Amino acid sequence: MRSASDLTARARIRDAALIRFGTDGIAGTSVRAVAADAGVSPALVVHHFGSKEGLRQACDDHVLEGIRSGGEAGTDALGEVLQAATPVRRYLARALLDGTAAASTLFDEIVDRTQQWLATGEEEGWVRPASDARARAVTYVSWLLAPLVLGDHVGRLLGGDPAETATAVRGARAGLEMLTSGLFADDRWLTAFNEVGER
Amino acid sequence: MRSASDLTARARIRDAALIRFGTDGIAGTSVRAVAADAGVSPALVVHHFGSKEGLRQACDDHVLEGIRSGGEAGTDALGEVLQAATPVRRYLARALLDGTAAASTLFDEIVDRTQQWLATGEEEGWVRPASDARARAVTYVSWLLAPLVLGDHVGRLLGGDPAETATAVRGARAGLEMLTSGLFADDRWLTAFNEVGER
DNA sequence: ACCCGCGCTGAACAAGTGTTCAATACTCTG
DNA sequence: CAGAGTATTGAACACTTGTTCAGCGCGGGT
Repeated sequence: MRSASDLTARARIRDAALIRFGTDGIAGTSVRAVAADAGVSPALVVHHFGSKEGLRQACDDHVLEGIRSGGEAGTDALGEVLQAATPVRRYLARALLDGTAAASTLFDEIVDRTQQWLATGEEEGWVRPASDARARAVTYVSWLLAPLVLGDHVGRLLGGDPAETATAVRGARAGLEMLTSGLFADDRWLTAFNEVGER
Repeated sequence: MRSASDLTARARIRDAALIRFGTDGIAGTSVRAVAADAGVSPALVVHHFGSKEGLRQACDDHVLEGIRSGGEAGTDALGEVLQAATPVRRYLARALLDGTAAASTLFDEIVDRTQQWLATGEEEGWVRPASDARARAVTYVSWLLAPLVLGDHVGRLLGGDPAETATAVRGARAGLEMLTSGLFADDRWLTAFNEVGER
């Protein structure tokens, strides 16, 4: 068998599904549509993946495998996610919102890795201490994931081509600036928040 | 006519649709489902809204109107969004991802208001200067919108009840800390980024 | 009293959905 | 070359989808 070579119809179907799922959502995508995109009959996709749900699982596995393949523990796990190809990004955003089990797992993993990464940075002195390390890791991850999920809007406002590297760089730099220098010059908002939060 | 009173079947349908659209996505929601939730016949929803698309538009309008009703220009426009009821939040997240025209408009408005707000803050000295004010506003908005879109995952990792105020507060405080004190203690990442970005 | 208009419904329609199945084309093993 | 096994298909099935339409009950205006 040649299942390893990966230019088979099975792979074509999976890739087509990934794009359509990411663009139109899972519920909004018909098996016939991905079959047409892959240039095969609808019957073949269910022959290979058992069902539409099986196809979605295969997409999940493919994306997760691709992300997990690079990146050892301790590194910034988000770089790989953000550098993933655009169809994958779109699919991931959908999966995250739809609450796919695989997406949840991925999110948890990224948070764990990031928290670890921030902890070592804290020890080595290049990350500031946090009052709530867990909450900070979660928030940080959701921040870096935000342009991924809201990519269309960010791209639209920052430049012509959405999901273009140049515009993504603009946003990334702005974010890094906020994360290094801070956004607010004094802690008026922080203290105000803490005062309100006491209940 | 009593269309103003707003406990009519029309309003019930709209509210049911808002919840289902937010939970299952627009494509994943059938007219029959929202009709059943509202306790009416499927024919009535199309009688009131013309079509499923019309129903979605009505949801858009309702959400936007609710958000826009409070909040003058110059204030932090995001507070209202984040304090919106959970069904509305879920719906907004979906609409943002689906690229609804209304959602795009809302996003643009929020960015504009925020940029203005940050500019006055910069003049008054409580916001640090930015190298790219537009990019900063866009990134800032997408950051504050992130917990909204990824609410389920954030909630799951930060506490028992997702979308519970207590857990949301935890995340918000962590975010505020990063925005005031910064996350990174030196600019190693920023300079590294700038070096790479020169091409 | 009439009946017009409005909210509302049940039944139906055509189109599209995921999935099944028998049958064909293909490819490698013996 | 024969044959087993896989890839692939067209047609069909049962079902759900959004939408249409004739008709019901009922309140208020003339």
